[in-house]
Amino acid sequence: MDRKMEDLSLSKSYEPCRVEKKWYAFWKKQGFFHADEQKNSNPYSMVIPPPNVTGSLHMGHALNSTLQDILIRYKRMDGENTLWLPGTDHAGIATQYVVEKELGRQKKTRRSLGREKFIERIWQWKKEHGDIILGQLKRLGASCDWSRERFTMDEGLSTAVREVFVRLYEEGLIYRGDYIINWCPRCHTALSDLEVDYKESRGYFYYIHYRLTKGKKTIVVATTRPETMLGDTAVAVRPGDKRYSDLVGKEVVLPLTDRVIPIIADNYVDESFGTGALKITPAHDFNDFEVGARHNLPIIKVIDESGKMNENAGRYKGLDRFSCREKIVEDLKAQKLLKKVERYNHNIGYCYRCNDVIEPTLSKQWFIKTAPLAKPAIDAVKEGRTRIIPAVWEKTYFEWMENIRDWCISRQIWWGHQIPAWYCKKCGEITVAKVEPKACQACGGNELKQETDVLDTWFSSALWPFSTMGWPEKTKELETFYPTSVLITGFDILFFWVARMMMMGLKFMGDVPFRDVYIHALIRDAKGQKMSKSLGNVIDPLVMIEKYGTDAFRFTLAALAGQGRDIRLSEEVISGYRNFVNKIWNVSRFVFLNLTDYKGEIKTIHYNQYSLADKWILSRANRLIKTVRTALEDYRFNEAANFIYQFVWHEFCDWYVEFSKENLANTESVQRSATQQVLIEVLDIVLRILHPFMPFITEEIWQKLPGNSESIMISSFPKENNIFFNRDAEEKLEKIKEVIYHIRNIRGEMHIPPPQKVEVVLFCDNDKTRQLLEAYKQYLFQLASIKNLKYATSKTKPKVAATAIVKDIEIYIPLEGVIDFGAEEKRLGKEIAKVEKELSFIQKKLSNEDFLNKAPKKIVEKENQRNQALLEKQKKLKRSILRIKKMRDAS
RNA sequence: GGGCGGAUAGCUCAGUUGGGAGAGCGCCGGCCUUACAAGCCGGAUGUCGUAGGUUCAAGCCCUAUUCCGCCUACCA
Repeated sequence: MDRKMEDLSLSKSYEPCRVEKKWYAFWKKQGFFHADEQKNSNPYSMVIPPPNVTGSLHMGHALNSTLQDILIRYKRMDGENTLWLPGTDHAGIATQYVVEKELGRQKKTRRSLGREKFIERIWQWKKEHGDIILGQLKRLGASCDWSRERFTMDEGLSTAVREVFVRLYEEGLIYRGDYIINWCPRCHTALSDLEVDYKESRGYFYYIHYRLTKGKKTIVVATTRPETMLGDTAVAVRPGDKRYSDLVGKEVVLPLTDRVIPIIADNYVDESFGTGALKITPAHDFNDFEVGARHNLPIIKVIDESGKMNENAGRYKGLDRFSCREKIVEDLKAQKLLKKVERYNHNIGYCYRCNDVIEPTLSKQWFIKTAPLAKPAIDAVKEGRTRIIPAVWEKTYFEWMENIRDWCISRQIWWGHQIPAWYCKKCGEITVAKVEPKACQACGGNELKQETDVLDTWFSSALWPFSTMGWPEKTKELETFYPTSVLITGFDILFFWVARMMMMGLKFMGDVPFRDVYIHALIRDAKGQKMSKSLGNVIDPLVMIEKYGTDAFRFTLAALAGQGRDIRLSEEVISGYRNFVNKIWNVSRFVFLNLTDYKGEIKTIHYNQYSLADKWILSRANRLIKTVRTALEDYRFNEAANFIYQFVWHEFCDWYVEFSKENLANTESVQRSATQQVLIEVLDIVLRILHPFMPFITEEIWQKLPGNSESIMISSFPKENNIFFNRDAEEKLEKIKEVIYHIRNIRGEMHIPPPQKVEVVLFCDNDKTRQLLEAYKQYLFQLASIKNLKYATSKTKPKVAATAIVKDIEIYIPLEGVIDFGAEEKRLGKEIAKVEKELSFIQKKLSNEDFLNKAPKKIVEKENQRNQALLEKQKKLKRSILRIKKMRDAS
């Protein structure tokens, strides 16, 4: 490829913003995000957990999407046929709430607008604001196939919803009935069990006398909610409770009313709790409802849809449930029926959306019978057809699935999929159908009215993995991309969503919706608190992107995304990884600065002509490739990121680049050409392996790297090449590094400033090692800042010198006149202490008969060798320190 | 009430079949060495929550226990 010279340089600093916009637009224009359902190669697919259409990007989305993008970019580069399908969720209650609030500002209500107009209004709102979050995902670099963007209220998805509803209804898996459900008096809708948050709350325990119809005796019941007594239809005690056994079957007069209710016996009652006598309000308590059903008790609803007392509450009618409580307590007091009041803390359910206190209420609702659907979903995970990663979550999944309760799917709001059921005005029968029926199924009457309730939002999200691909049509997309390869999500929606997708996928596609489910952590603030607007500790991903660049931000998330632990995020960490981005930019600048004479004909250089450093870094790079691939396959994002970080910074930059300077110095030499070649090669590997994590900067640099074509995004992910693994080169170079390190260590401890070059004398009676040192002495000169290198014989070792031992090499830095004997003595003393501590540890082992007999030979051998080496080192160090002491005494 | 997870350097955490305690940040000292001061070189720091047990050998396995967090249930 023909490139101009000026292309081979990078500006002094990296400008994330400009670069990010440029490349995202480029990728989109080139169609790199597009998935091809006709392709035959290995499919790899994911559906995005659809964010609420009202939402804006928070840290949870950012983490979730970053991890997905890392996988999809990795797999795309690795040659798989990738699909990442994006979209949004209509979020019934949340969206309706937002639009109602907007209406409120114009002094309108949804009722004044009417259902049809109101829904139009929401669609309008969706058109204007609905893709904010998708735009934010683009800023994050998400490589979704935007041509397949879906919305849960789209026509196609709505068709799927109706299809599923009708089929489940016909199979008897959907039913309608009067049951007690969680009711939110503020949102005016039923909620599923999962949509209720229980929080410990302060309250009181009221002890109330219920007078028997005959005689003067009373039975005392204890309750936290006296206002519900107006709906009591019995008092229950434990069967066999001696205190009350003669009362069972008798009747009491319900205080403040003239109703007479029976005393019954039921096992549900705990005789040790409260007074052992329990008031039963079947219309406003889940357990009471069941007790009532067992005893055929009447059900009296006393609280209405807004949380106010209704006509059954007699003179309390119209009071809010909480004011009613106060009033009732007052009235009971007045009648001396209140025995006592105790402080009592207990859990109260709150609406997850508006935080109002949930009112359990008897109501006519639609339900899904979940048990028959849950069974196959449990089996699929047990049999490993879907893996949950990390596996600890499997247990949670089973726990919930095995105790699953029927799912209340009807909601009394307007925004959502209206339930496809029609009531006949004539006979009252229900007709359920995919399209609006002309006549009643039962009587043929033609006056039909559609159910006004809509479906729970999660009903449509449960179908997401296949409804988005065109189901119920038999599409090519489904054939190619279903089941999806993996679902990436947080554990907070394991039940809400994952479990329900499993049930629906198995039921309607006959196969699991995803092979793997990867559950990632929750992001918290630096103190470990959940991020929330009210705490004011929210870190806005977009602000971070603005400030530090998308790549730094993404890399941070990946580096922190360990399995099974929450992530504590602080701006400090992000800025730390921004430095890493900067490092990559600068090392690339270094490479480009040294390619001005690079002509691209270097391919002819044979591996044997590479220097030790070249062979070393290529071997290390190939090891990196292997570990990163394994880590990514296992969803160990943090390991992958940290391995890359370690390699790039501490092997490539700290060492190889420094070695390379020496080889580059010989213009027109083979070494220079070879080094250029290796710099390009390794930088190319680094960029490609980093691309899934840092899509933008890698593209920016890669585009300028000689020999590269269209885009890094569609280049190949590095594969390890066995011919580059070279253990011998790695060991040799490690030795050189160690010698340099020890010289630097002495310099540092002796406070010799870098510009001051020192003389070094080496003693080594191993010929091979000496040859190695001689061959690479230039590295010592350069990296250890020395001016002169000599080899000593056992007789000519310098006497006044700082000493270090590296395996079979003794290093001396003669510092006559400069040396600080005290400092050197201290340094050697420290070194000896370290060696001796290790020695005592090893020798304890080696003197243990059991160890010698029972431990594997390999381990014993290894310990023996270590022991020998340490003894040798100890001997040499001791000799040195003795010499130093002598010198000090003499001086 | 039931279940799960965590406790490792000053801080945040890694540590994958049990066999020489690690990283990043922070801290201390020295350096503007022509890719990078958002940098370079060197240094210090740990009874791996506590108590037992298994084993030749335990941060890792078992038992008990304390503290912290989460999920789930909803005894009125």
